Amino acid sequence: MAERAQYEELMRQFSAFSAVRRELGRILPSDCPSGSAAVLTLLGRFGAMRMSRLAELLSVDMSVTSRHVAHLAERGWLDRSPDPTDKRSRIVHLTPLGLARLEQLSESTTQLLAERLADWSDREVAELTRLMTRLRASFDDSRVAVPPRLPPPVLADPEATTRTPANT
Amino acid sequence: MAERAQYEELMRQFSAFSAVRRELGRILPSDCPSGSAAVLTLLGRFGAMRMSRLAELLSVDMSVTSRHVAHLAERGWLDRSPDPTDKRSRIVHLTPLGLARLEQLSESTTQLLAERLADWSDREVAELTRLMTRLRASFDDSRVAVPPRLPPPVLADPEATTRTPANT
DNA sequence: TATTGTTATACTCTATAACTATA
DNA sequence: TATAGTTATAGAGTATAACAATA
Repeated sequence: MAERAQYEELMRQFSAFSAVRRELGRILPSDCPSGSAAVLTLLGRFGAMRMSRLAELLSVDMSVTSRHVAHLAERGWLDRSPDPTDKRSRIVHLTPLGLARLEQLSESTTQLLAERLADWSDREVAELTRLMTRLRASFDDSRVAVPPRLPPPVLADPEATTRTPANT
Repeated sequence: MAERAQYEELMRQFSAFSAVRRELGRILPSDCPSGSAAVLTLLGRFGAMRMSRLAELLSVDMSVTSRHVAHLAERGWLDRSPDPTDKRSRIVHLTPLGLARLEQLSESTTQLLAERLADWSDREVAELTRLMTRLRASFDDSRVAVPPRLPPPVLADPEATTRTPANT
């Protein structure tokens, strides 16, 4: 358990981090802003999935996901095929074109990171990655009200969503 | 120097971090969104300063800073007094009301962080803070000094700002 | 009646550019 | 001519709510 001053300092760094995000976002092509890039990345890593699952992984409302996906679909980078098991659902998957786009993005962002972190040790990069992963998990867990010890496999519940509640 | 896969993983965590930011932003009162909170925090930490200095610390364009500051001034949380040494400039400083507001914000965000990071060790919190500070520095440095390849020596001047260039 | 996904609307943050008042 | 700050405009991301189709 840390002291208040430590949390305040951490908050300041959280706030300052947005400058880093903006800098990384500047190298993105105008037809593929950060929201779109995030979708491509998740599909590349986890493969085809339902809209609801995608929204969950993005931690945004499904309405937001829907917009991002529509944007990418218009450009031919992904397809939305009907889910045979549930006609309300759609399965989102990358097209070959989308995969190529993802490769390009990954290439350029990786290169920028490598430049900026040129004097970071391998271990430091790994440690920052680990701590940010843990940070995300800490926020996700408490959002679902899980006991503060046993970190259940994050995002394990396939039914959990972040969508807008239906009007009752 | 890390490998490409490590940078890709780090990028994913950068992307996921926005969910943490949004969660922290949700507890902010509607009359004091994150941009305003950042200004209050900087003034609380570094004291009164010029608009240009504030923009630099925020790493945003001065036009953005101007809007945030105007928002806060309307609510009586800060004042903009003329700079005696340069009549074009204005010195921004917290009012007692603004200081009180800052205390409230700090209190609530600190508490939320303490809850979410309840099972983090003191050392881990410090380490994450350190690495994020270093991250910001790595990006700031390369923006000013380090010539990665052959970028023109723009912004090398210590007075450099992030403002929109004047129309020539 | 509840859920999946889409769309309309609104709000915040940001950058660019034009403008003013000083330097 | 250049700089400090303001304002207008536009673009991106997000949430809420209302809606259609299906479960």
